[in-house]
Amino acid sequence: MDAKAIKKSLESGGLRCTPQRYAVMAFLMEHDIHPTAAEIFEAVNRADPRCSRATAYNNLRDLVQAGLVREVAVEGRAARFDAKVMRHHHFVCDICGRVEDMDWYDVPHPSAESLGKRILRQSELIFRGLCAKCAQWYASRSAS
Amino acid sequence: MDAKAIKKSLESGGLRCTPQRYAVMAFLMEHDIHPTAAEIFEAVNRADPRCSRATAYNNLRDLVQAGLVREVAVEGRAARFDAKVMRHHHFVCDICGRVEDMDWYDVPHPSAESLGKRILRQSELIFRGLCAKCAQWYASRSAS
DNA sequence: TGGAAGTTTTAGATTAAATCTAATCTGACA
DNA sequence: TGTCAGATTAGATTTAATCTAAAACTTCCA
Ligand SMILES: [Mn+2]
Ligand SMILES: [Mn+2]
Ligand SMILES: [Zn+2]
Ligand SMILES: [Zn+2]
Repeated sequence: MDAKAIKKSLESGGLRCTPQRYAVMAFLMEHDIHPTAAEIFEAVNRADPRCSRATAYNNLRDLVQAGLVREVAVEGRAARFDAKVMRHHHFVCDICGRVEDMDWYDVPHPSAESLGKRILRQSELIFRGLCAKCAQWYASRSAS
Repeated sequence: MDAKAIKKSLESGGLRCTPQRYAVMAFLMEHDIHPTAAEIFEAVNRADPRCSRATAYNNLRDLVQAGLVREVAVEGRAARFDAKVMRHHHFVCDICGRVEDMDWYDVPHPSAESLGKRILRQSELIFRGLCAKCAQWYASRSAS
């Protein structure tokens, strides 16, 4: 992963590049697993423990505000995060809860009538069903 | 709201119609505000306090499992609930966070290639932007 | 009726996620 | 070098959700 690129993206968001902030951003850019704040906190401290819980949460909040990271809307206790690299949709597994990236494609807008006076900024598509792993497991299970 | 209909829908989900369960389901069917569990708990106890916190949560869990209620996936601390009356999409306001219902329409599926071995059950569309109220407020504010 | 077996509710304790607090540290810049 | 806004920190606090074990209902058959 290109350290310069991460540094640049932080600065483009008006954020200083601190070791803790860098570690959080780098972890998110290197993984597409949509980790929770607790997972990020643990991961960035595993190698070298210099990031407190409060800082992990503060930095995630700042990164989301700066538009560099998004909070993925899925049900469940803990929020999940995602570096905004390319536009994409999400697939959530009914069984294991895993959140996977899906190729992005344009979604038809709601009708002007249904939209009313609302101002549309973004449409997000969430697919649900069985991930490849769970689909296989489920099929083999039903066969027995 | 038709008490018979509520009772029937509970029974269709294999759930006994208890006063507490009925109150939770009725509240959800009578409101499209996507309340949190805490709001539901408070509301059903306002008139006549007979439902404990644990029961409110238990019943919401049972109703979701029975497919009569869905948990709406939005960011934020507390889960929000929605009686499954008709298919619809959701609009989430960037400013006030309100979750509003939007007319349902069919969403194009992902390509077979992108779907891979996954099994698709449902596609959910979430719009984001400004609700009518906040759009108006925002416009008048910028004008000044 | 009576009473066993299953289901539901309950108050309060517990856990988990996120935020707050107030003290301390850091580093860019004058 | 000194300043100071911004960043970090440990630990306390708040909030949402779940757990526990006892009590209260239902059901259903003797
Ligand atoms: Mn993603
Ligand atoms: Mn709805
Ligand atoms: Zn899965
Ligand atoms: Zn609004």
